Amino acid sequence: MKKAYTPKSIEAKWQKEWAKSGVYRQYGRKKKFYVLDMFPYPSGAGLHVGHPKGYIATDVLARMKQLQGYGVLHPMGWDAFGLPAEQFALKNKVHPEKAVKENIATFKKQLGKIGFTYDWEREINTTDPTYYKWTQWIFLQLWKKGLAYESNDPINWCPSCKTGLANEDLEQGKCERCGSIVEKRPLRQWVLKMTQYADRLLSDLDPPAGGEKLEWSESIKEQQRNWIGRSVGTEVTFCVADTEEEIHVYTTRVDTIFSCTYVILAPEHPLLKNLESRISNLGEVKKYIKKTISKSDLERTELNKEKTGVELKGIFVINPATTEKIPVWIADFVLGQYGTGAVFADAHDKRDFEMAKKYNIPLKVSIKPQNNELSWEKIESLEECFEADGVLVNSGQFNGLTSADARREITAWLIKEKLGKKKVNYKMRDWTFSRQRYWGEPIPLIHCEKCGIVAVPEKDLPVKLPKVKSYEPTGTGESPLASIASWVNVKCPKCRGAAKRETNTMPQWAGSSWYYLRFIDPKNSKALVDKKKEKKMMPVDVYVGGTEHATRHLLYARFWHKFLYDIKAVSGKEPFKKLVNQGLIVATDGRKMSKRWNNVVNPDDMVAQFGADAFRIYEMFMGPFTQSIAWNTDGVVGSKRFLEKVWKLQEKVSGIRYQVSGEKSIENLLHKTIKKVTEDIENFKFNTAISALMILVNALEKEVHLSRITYQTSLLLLSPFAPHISEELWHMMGNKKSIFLSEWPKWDAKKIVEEVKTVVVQVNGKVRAMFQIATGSDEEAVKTLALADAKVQTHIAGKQIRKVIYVQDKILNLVV
RNA sequence: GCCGGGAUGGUGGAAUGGUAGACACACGGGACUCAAAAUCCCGCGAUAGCAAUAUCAUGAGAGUUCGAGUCUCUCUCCCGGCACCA
Repeated sequence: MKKAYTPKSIEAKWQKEWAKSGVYRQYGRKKKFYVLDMFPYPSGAGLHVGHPKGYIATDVLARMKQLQGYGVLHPMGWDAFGLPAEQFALKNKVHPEKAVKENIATFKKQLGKIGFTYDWEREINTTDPTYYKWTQWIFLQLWKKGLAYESNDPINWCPSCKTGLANEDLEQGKCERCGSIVEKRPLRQWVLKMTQYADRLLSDLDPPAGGEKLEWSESIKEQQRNWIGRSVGTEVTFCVADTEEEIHVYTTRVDTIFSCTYVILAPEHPLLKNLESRISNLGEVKKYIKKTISKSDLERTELNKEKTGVELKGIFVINPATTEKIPVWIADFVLGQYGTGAVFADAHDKRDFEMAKKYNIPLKVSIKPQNNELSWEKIESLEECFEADGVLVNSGQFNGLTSADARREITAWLIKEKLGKKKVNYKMRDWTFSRQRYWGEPIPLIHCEKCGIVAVPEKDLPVKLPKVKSYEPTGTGESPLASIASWVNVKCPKCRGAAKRETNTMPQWAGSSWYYLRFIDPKNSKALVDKKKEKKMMPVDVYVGGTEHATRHLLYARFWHKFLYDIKAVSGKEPFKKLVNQGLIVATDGRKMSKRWNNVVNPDDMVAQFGADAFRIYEMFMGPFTQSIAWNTDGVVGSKRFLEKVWKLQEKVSGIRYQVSGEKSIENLLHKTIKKVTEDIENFKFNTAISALMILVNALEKEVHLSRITYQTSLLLLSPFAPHISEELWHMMGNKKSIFLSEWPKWDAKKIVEEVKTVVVQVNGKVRAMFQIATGSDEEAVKTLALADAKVQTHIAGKQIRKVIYVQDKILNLVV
């Protein structure tokens, strides 16, 4: 009696059985392997077929590693704080806590159908007070070390989300979440001193020889490098004529200093206040400042915008190189937050050049091109702006030096004259950490009139998020928590006097900046993580997720991890050893899957129609893992057919070790497949691993009988991809224990060697014949064979063989 | 503008400098069937040819090489990131 392949019943049965037996919890094993997915934010929309792609990949890897004898940690949890959860709740008129609970249930149900190895006993949720207790604890440690500070500087404010945002939360001047243009708004806020870690965040991407290399894609590393934006330059002092004041200017092009004819300050430069009394056109200047400061960064940095500025009449500074008195301007293209908020302007910078032309500010040149690619006449006559490195002219004692040499020499000279110093600058800013919204971790600080800012004692953590009637954002710069008097008013932990709680909450990224540690020790209420467990499991061996987190989550998590390393809470400097970024699955129409476009494919439907195993195989077979590919439901039938074939093969299994007629070739193919599949899974080349399995199965299908070992080995190779059918067939073969407690097959190098190889004969690089030859045949033997071939003869007839190239077991090329 | 990635049949894609198109989808033909589905077999880059076969063909153009999808240079287009950062 033949039993049909019925994925539905088989999958349900094994999912239940695996959960019951806890087959994945092999943490006692000596070798560990920690494979992690970027945990999802449980949105109301549920999963679409794009989400599981990464989860399936880690699952395949986790299953193979378990079979290879590792104790595998492969957990899952929920990143459930933050704006989207709150907005979903507001829109649907439910409390975020309830919405999150429901959404998690939906997600979990959907994931459950796909058959993952997740250890649900380690499930975590960033909104659980037992979890965010430790998020708050980390914040307190940062605060105690002076790495969290209160600031009143203008910050990015999203008028639609009604909250402050970090620089990382912007996308070309717009809110990453809702697309609104972000305003500048002065607001009291908490900021984390991420810039203090800038250098280490940069250098640990590529540690010097000996350091553990981060196996991340070059593109993600490059994005982080660009974001950190380290530059090495010189800070030059310009004395303000007739005063004690100094203007410090940062430049990477100190070689152009002799051509500096004016200095430009950012409109928010602090020195302006001190100089006010000396500015003769103060009204005009104030008007300009007012106009630019209210502008959003987007407007201010708009591309190709004409440069504007105002001269500070009556103010002059001394160019330290030329000792000339030069004018000072303010202009909105000079950014207050970068460098010193002041630049020296010269003819070798396009922006300065344009501005000078517009306002008739004098210019002069001091750099000459080294080769003649540009006309020196045009540069010298100020017709063209020359920005590149060259040779110095009109630069006194430094004439004749190359730009690179001059930067070194001039900086040395400025240092000697006490008019400058070497300076390293970063584009990255400190992390604006407070949000004026409800759905986040409360910042565990208390404001006391007498004692100032006081930390909530650790024993009182967590500071629980109170229930509140209205959690709508206020838009006043205060979070909705501020309106709950009973929560806000507390006693100062120090003096027991009246005090108020901090009402800002933490950003969405807080909880995800350390969650990988919690999975190691999810129930710990005494410490962030048990040190022994941490040392054993960290770092995460393989971390899989989308590229959109390159400069947000991945930067924040590295920053927190380094801090935790510094306070000796963790044992390593980097949290994620290997990072793999999956490509997006887009809809058939090429767009992102979204309710908005009505092009969402639900994995539940795919599982119902084809089974979880076929769905898993298809997602891995679609194309290269890191590449973005369009979904095509038609393609899933191929995976289903493949599994049907595997199912039918059981009828061919006999007790013979290797089937007689094809003994050698089947054994050879099997071992080649073991090698290919093992290596491909390790390298995330799942599509070619499955292709290899298909080739194997197609070959096995042609056999009359199959040995048990051949079939069982094939099932093992298939099991990471299609766990349910593999487990079912494994048991049908009479095995009592789970296939996942078995052992991953090893290939025998001797059995991969083929006795016969195909050698291609080319004449002048074109294929003319092919022979089967014994492996290792020498050139003479192959040449003799080739020359005897009729086809080859017609192509060399009447010509002389000038050269013969022979590649062992591969190719013979006759050049005539 | 800068940085990174890419372009191969009708489609998704494969290919340590060595037979381009593996594996699959779609399509066409056939077998089975009263019929259909499922399944199985055959074909499937283009052009010429009954065929054997020949020529062309990996975005465009050049180069290196006995031999290039793969290496080098120039260009076009697509995707992603950064961008008045001094």
